[in-house]
Amino acid sequence: MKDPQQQKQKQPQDQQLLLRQQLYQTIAAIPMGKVASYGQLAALAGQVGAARWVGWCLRHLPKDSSLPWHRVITASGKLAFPPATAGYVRQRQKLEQEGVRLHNHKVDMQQYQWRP
DNA sequence: CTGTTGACTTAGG
DNA sequence: ACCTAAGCCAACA
Repeated sequence: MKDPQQQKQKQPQDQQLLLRQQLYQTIAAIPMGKVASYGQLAALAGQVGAARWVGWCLRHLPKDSSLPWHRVITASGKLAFPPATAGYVRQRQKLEQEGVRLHNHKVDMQQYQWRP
């Protein structure tokens, strides 16, 4: 017996949830002292070109999440937050705590970018 | 269903 | 090096 309605109802939600989980897993895999770009993580999670989606996920991340969100920066080596904002300060502090130094609001990607 | 939004990216000027 | 425009994707009104 075929129940198309049942089968196509449960698919999409599970798929989206799985994609988020995979993204979180990828972010959690970033080693300490290294950073990754949004687009890079999107590609590793199987969503090429979905850099903005990664940003959306991080923005909607639980406050008490243990994910190393601070290791996620833009492809140009700058933090996604504008300088002089709370988020910027928090992220910069966590990065420097791990040994990632910022030079004039930028990170040396050639040195710190994570290469799996 | 169409339009907007955003912790992005790339290509030109 | 900085700014702009267009492309990109998922979520939301």
